[in-house]
Amino acid sequence: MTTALLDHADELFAALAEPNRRLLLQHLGAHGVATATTLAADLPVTRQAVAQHLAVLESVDLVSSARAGRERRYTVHVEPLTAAANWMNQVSAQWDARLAAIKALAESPTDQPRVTNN
Amino acid sequence: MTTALLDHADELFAALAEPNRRLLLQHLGAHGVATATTLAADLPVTRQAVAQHLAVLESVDLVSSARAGRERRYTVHVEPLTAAANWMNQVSAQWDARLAAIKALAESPTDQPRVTNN
DNA sequence: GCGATGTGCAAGTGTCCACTTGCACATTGT
DNA sequence: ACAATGTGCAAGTGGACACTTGCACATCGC
Repeated sequence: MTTALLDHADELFAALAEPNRRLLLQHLGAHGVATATTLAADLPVTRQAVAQHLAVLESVDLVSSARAGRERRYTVHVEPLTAAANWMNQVSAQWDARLAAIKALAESPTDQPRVTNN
Repeated sequence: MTTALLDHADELFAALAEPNRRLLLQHLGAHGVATATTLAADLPVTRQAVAQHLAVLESVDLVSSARAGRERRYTVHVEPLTAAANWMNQVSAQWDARLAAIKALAESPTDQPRVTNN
């Protein structure tokens, strides 16, 4: 249970790596619900590009969509974001524990001085 | 001050998108300090690939390096991770606020029913 | 029905990225 | 000095990605 906090971490972070996709997430978070055409008005790219970005975001469950008449409405999901945040906290915790161990050894130098290997 | 929590968000998330790079971060978090050659032993790629990955991680301040004799030792930095987590929390908060607003309007339907636009 | 608007599918293009291979340079120990 | 080990630079290759363009289909209002 150490590594598998995120099952699709690759695609999730790759999805977040795109600036336009992060913009889409922010716009969706602010508007609540929006369509591809509406969102494309606020971005310097084609509606098709926005649609493809939204498809990527949906493939990693960052958004979900539903048709309403002739338009498709998108919505944000926050669970993947919290999962990613959890992974980061895990790495940070590991590193903090290492730092604490090094500090503890430095203050009581009666033990082994080597910490770099295990 | 809404968007600029992360100055190099693109490169940061792109760096985290690579599975081998996340593995390197975890190994570094667990070992505390390690060299490219040592880390390459635990990964199915060349030492050069690991070195390039470490260079990417260092370019976004996820790790830092220092020469010690003929070897170069790498260390994790956690600040970028917390910055990224902050960005995620911001988007989540936006979305939660929208949800709360929708709920509030649904429970007191005397006001305007439209929430999607602003 | 008919035009307008919104969407979906598909192919094409330029660019970036992960990884490898090959070699030269620096440092350590005998 | 010499061999071993660790590092750094550079070029090449296959594949993925962002974005566009073009067109066909569905839905709304008249």
